[in-house]
Amino acid sequence: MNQIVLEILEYYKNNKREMPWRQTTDAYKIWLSEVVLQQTQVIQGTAYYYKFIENFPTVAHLANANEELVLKLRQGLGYYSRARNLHKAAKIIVSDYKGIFPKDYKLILKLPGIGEYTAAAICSFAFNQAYPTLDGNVFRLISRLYAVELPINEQKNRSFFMEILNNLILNTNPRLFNNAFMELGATVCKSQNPNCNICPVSIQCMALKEGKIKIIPIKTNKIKVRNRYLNFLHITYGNKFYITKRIQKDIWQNLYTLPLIESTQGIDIKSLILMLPEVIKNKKNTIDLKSEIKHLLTHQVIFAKFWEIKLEQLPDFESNNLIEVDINSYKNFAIPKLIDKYLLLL
DNA sequence: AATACGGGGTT
DNA sequence: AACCCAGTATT
Repeated sequence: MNQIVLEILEYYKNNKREMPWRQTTDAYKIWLSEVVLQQTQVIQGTAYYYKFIENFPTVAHLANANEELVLKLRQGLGYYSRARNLHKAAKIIVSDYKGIFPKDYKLILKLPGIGEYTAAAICSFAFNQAYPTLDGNVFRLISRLYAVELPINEQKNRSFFMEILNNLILNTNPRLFNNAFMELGATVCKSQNPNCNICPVSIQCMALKEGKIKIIPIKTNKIKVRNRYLNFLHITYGNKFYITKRIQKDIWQNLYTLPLIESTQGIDIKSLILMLPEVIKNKKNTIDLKSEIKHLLTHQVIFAKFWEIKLEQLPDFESNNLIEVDINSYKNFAIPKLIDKYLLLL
């Protein structure tokens, strides 16, 4: 076995963090943990992992659940399509595999929401198969160890890293190997301020030797961020207010929000009144700007204004797909963090 | 190949 | 403000 691998495995044995999903080889639970942890730090995902295994102890429980509940349990974590894909995959596992998680990499990879990383994670952690988990941590670790200056975000370079890993993982315990490599990347070979002084393979690290720790890994793409101006209508009638399900292909698909008017810039109350639907353009209604919240997403900066509209009489909302709720009942619906922030102010 | 998809954390 | 996180699906 490669000396680098030996050192990393040894370091892991002595320094690993305890994590709940490391206590099990149940493919279903491994899968839940991986879906929760995609693009998410362990500290942020852990509570959601517990929520999912408690509400859905088996894949059949998940398959039989209402999608609304699956989304609700993911509320606040983001990437809500992952909850929908998780639910879809559970149904497939029950219908096509009799509720028994498939063991074959290619079959696992076909399931919605499972890509190359997650399929490898399930194969190795649950079944101890030799599929390297090439996540952000491992990309960074390998590129530094071997001073690889290929952009890690370009698909065509993936095979270069996989070839290295497929050789390193030979004759090791795959479960241990993947845990050890990801752990070292997450805790020592960090993106910023890596802890090279305590790194078990700093002597072998080419990037360190060549003074390239700060420039490796290389990433080429710059993400584009756009501004959006969202006007949320907090329409009240007595102690009731109204929410609506977002069905369009956009952020927060299938979650519930206050009814919303998007504008091309931030607008004042006069402009808002002009944009209001006829049913609430009653002069007896009072309208006030209650809150402004700037909400940051990866690709969007949302400038949200929350307008309270107090209705004097109950209009006919039948055709507007509005759902009447109160300060308690809205909590049964999955709502985005931004809306939750506002409603918690009430 | 490039972009969208949430939200939180660090520097 | 820039970058990253146990990435995947869509365009």
